[in-house]
Amino acid sequence: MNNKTNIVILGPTATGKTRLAAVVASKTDAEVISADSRQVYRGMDLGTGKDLLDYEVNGLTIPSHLIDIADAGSQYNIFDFSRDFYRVANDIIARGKKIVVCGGSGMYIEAALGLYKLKETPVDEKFRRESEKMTDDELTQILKTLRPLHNSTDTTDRSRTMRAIEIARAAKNPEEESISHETSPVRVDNSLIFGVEFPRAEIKQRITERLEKRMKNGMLNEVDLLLDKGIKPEDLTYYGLEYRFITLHLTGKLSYDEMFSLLNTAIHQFAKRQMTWFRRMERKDISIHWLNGDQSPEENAGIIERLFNNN
RNA sequence: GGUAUCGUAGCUCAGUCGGUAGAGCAAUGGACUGAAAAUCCAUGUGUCGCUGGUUCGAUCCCGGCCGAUACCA
Repeated sequence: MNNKTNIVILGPTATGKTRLAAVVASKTDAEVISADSRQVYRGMDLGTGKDLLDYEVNGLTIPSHLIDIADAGSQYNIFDFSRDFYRVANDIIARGKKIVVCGGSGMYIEAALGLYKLKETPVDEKFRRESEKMTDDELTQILKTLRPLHNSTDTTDRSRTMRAIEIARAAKNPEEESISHETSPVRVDNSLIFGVEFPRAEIKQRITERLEKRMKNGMLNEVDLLLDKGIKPEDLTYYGLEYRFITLHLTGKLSYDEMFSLLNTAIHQFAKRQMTWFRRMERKDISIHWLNGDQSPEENAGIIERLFNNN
């Protein structure tokens, strides 16, 4: 009885996850931890879909975590997220509250569930010095001996290749402690996992409508502000679809209409990749209770609350 | 109204000196452990505008019709 003490809400973009999570949290005496790789950045609000008003339920603001915790321009990653997530989750538990994890970054959700072993890996100065005279090819060969290459981002950027080597070497060293599922307060076995579902065509329509709304609400302006702050256009393209395409428009590489339609398509494709990830989780025997997105957040929150209290 | 060009995949277009067709994009499925809204892999798709004719055989050649565009009136 009551062996599930945490709730996870996932789903593709534009399905109303945030509002649902907030309503669920208000009914279960919980706080929300965001598992969103983009909403961690300050100053990136419209483009990452930070709907802060969604956290207000019945006049109260539901506490939310891991939003606005990094500077735009800095680089946050899966290790940072694991570390921060465990800290915040343990803190919430210590205060006697429940946890609602909410997000669309499949990899971050799996990290939150403690499915990865990620180890604190300092920069290896000695290796950095030695590698100065190595060619890119030699570095790639070293990485290959340590682990299979995931994709071209491993090797197209020399500094990333070096970092990947350091991490792969550290991972092979069993002595050092790692952040792993042993230390994760939120796990598959103690969580109820829900997904918000819409037919694909409906998700696309929602994405397009939301994009129109965001453009009207000043998203060009938001990107302009970031550029004004001195973030380089080529860096800004790494911070998500909106930033990538709008920067291309603001720097004159795309007309407004081209930008809109390319961006719209890119978000559609992103939603598809998110669904692929969630199906993969299910294939790995992680059970996801799918909720009909057409139902109101209150209705779906009721379903979640009932399952949560009766498990 | 006349002349010219065009009409091929969801879109933009290529092509077949006559033997029923192919690229890019889109779409769909998949992979994924330190940039993950990243990155990468795989897979279709068609009354070749309609209708007659020539031909063993027409998407391709010829006629007519319809539609689009440009120019001329």
